[in-house]
Amino acid sequence: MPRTTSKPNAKTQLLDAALGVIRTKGYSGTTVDELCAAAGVTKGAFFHHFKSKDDLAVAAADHWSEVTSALFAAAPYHELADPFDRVIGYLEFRKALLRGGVPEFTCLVGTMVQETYETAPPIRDACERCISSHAATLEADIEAAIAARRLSPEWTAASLALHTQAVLQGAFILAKAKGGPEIAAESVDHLIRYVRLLFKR
Amino acid sequence: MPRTTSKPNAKTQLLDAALGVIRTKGYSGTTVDELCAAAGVTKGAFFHHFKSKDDLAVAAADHWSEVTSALFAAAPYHELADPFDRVIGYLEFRKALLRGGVPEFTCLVGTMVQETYETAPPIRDACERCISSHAATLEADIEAAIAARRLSPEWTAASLALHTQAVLQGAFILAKAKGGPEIAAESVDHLIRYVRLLFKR
DNA sequence: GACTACGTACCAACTAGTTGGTAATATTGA
DNA sequence: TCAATATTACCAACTAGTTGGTACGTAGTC
Repeated sequence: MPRTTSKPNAKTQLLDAALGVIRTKGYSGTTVDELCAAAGVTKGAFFHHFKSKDDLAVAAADHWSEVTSALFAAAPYHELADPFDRVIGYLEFRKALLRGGVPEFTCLVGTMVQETYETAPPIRDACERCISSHAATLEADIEAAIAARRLSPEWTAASLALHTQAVLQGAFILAKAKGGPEIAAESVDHLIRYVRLLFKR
Repeated sequence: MPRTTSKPNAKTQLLDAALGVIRTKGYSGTTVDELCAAAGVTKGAFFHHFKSKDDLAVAAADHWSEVTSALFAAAPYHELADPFDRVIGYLEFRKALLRGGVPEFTCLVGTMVQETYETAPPIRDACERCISSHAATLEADIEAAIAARRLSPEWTAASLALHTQAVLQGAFILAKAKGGPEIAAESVDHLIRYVRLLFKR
């Protein structure tokens, strides 16, 4: 039987705590002591499970990948028959997630990669994997939508999928600067409008 | 006579150094000692001109505003007669700036606001001002383009101007994750395509 | 009785910020 | 005009607190 995702041991407590603390204070701005306090464990436990702070960051990115992919896998838009509807459904779902405080809807790996892309390649690569693998799930539906509508676009499904991630990441930055999700939702609206225009007729 | 922007004093040396160092290592990841070393001054000079590290961050955001607004004010797209052409010219100009190493074309305030939006309101506000004032310059051309083409769009010039900033900020994150400007350029291409579609006919 | 999973106590290095001083530059006053 | 004075700009050394990381002890378990 799988030994994961059960009994709240120190490791998963730390990983779950990291998602919230790092999204709130950034990676460099988060201390190991803060993570331990938020997780309710001691520093001995931290360095028993992770050999360094950077090691936890990589594990947190992977954990984020699992948490978010489970969230999206369970979302209702997958049940739509038309692949184009699934693409729009995905974007509407992303828009619906823009609720609550800013740290609650922003992206862990987008935050981390900003600070670590030059100084910590393993963290950068973990963030890149997370973003790209998530985009790949959308790319499949875009590809299917192109085929279903018999389009021959000058753009690729891969680039459009990554573009959606760029818009979302940028929307998070605006939300952080302006203190709320409203501006982010407007950017997602523009993105939805763009995708509809691309597939029009 | 103006005493600014001449003779390389410690203050401007520090502000110029901050643009590069913070974009490379993030704000929290940048130490005061590193800034001093990059600027070629001592810590005494630092705290003579800035009362804290956060104070420098605010000044750096304002400095960034001045540097970038001068860059865009001097760009050739302003000479185009048609406001729509100026909007496209702006986006093409942004795309052309995507050259060199990642720290060279990414945005200081986008990087800083990610880390400080919850912990340092003065820095967040300085970043917000920088982004919004830059977007406002584009908003004027968008508004004029709407009027010139007699459109009655369901979107506003302000939201489209901010959306362009979201796309660019998100494109920078992808560039950081993937280690180069190519993916960012593709996102700007999608944005240009979107704007053309909005103004079509 | 070995091994995993922690907790407690601790440290060396680093961090932002201070202190007390000096050189250069303005400002003043006769 | 020029010395006296004040102010600004800057430097080197220091400090109090923080940081990531370690050493070692212990409770439970197979």
